[in-house]
Amino acid sequence: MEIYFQLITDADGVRKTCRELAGERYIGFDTETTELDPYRGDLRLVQLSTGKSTYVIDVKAFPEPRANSDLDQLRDFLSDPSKIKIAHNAKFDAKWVRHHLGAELNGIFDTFLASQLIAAGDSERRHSLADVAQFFTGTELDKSEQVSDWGGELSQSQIEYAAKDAAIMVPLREQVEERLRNDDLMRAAQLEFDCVMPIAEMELNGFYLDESRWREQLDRVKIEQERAADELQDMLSAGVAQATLFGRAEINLDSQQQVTDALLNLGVPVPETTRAWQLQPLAEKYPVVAKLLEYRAVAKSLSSFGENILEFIEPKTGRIHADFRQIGAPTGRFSCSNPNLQQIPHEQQYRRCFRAPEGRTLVIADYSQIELRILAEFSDDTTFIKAFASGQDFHTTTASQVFGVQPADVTTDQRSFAKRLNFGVVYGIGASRFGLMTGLSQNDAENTMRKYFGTYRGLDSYLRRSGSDVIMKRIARTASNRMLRLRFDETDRQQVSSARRYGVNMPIQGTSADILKRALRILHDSLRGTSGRLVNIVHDEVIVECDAAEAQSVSEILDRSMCAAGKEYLSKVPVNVDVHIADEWTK
DNA sequence: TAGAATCGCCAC
DNA sequence: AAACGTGGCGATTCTA
Repeated sequence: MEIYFQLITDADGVRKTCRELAGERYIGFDTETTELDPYRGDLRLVQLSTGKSTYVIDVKAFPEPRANSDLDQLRDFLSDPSKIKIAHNAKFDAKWVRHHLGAELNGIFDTFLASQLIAAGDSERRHSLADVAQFFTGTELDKSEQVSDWGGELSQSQIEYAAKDAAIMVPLREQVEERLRNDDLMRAAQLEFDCVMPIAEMELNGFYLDESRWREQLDRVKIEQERAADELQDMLSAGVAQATLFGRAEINLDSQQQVTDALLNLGVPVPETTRAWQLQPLAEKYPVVAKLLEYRAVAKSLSSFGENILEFIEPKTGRIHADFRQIGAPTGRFSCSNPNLQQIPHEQQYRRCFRAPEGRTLVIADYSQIELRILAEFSDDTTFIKAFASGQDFHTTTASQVFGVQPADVTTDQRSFAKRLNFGVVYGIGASRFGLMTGLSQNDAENTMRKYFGTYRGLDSYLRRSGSDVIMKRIARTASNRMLRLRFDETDRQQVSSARRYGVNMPIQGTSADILKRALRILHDSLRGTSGRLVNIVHDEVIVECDAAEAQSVSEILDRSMCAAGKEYLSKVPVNVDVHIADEWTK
């Protein structure tokens, strides 16, 4: 493909570029940077393309780009939502442009996110620009310059490569959008595109972690770990000590194999796996098993939540800038890595290390029972909906309805059964699993579940209908119409039932993700002009950091934004958000 | 021996 | 495949 491009190095060039682009609605957009992390390197090139003409702006030619007025028109162009910037993984470019040019990126069409939506959970499909271009337009892309040095003198081939990447976005968008329309995915796509900037901002903001608090916590766990390891070592080697005649035989406590052997030597009837849930029942009878579980817990804390996380603190900001994948799961949920801020242990001693720096505070908001409310909405079950409308404790209300007693007379056990069923039903729990986790016999478990579904007849029929629907159509969709294609062999009963549970769960989990994503966009717009900064999200929880003096108004903004998003998707059930202000990340 | 696969466990 | 869904991650174990 021959393309026309020019290198822009002065104010005149920027003006000319913006004038040329003024009449266009869709513009291919890409950046080249010297590093992958915007805090580590420089933004070198900004490429904009009509498809026919491509403008390669050499940012290095503009001293102090953030403050350089020669780039004002470029900033205006980038933040203009009516000019659609087509980019592949726009979050990346948005971060660089935000940090190095001071421009918000609005009006995004992201071929990376679109490709994932269209793939609908097909894990075989890849989503690099080269793969996506190949898949949708059949063009081969040479990405060999991608990793070249963008810091020094640029070669003609580098500039041409940069131009090409922006130019191909224009025809690519046409193909991708056609597929989005065919699959009825435009609403989901818009939802995703609108969420890119909030997430880019969040990653730039980072989450403050108090290093000394974390180290103190670490030291405490280290001592516990050593003690537990020592005691466990003693107990395990008791069975083999006489055989070796050399006191204690050292066992690798982290090796399932060695631990299993040692347990067998001690006469412990080891189950098929040594996972906690299997070992738990044995803990009471065998102290060594209890000790093993204790050791595992602290060892896990030390390895997963130890020193390593401190290495993620960016020296320039003193904060953790994790990577959020917007479509981390095929359901639409986010995933997070480097580090995963969505799996920090719930215990106070860990959470309290994530706090607001001096003068700032955290506003923490989470949707109350959002997945169950979605299920209530989908099922249209009047009794289930009524349980929410009452405004009382949901599990207690459920228990009172299922067991036919007054809410005040609900026993602890009854509430616990109701709670576990409420959660389990979202995942498609069966009687055997329910019995296992409640300690109920198979028979009692079945009876309790019968009672539950007898009370919520609408819920029962929705789940059955939804299940047979996904098996028949092999497709599941969320409220935004996000799509998942189910792949299973219909002659394999286990595959079918697995696909059924997956397909029934996906619209619930995925609609929850839809609502969160919508909330993030509304929040992003509502927080403009305030000191509020998004710092973390955990599926149904949103954490904003703001000036302490502004906490009250920011908490109201957060509440309003999240409720508004919920109401866009749920009409029969009230949406409730719990908001609180705290200096630390605590419940 | 490096990378893949597996186990086990943290979050929602 | 714990007959309960989604992820990431660390340590061990397997494999080319």
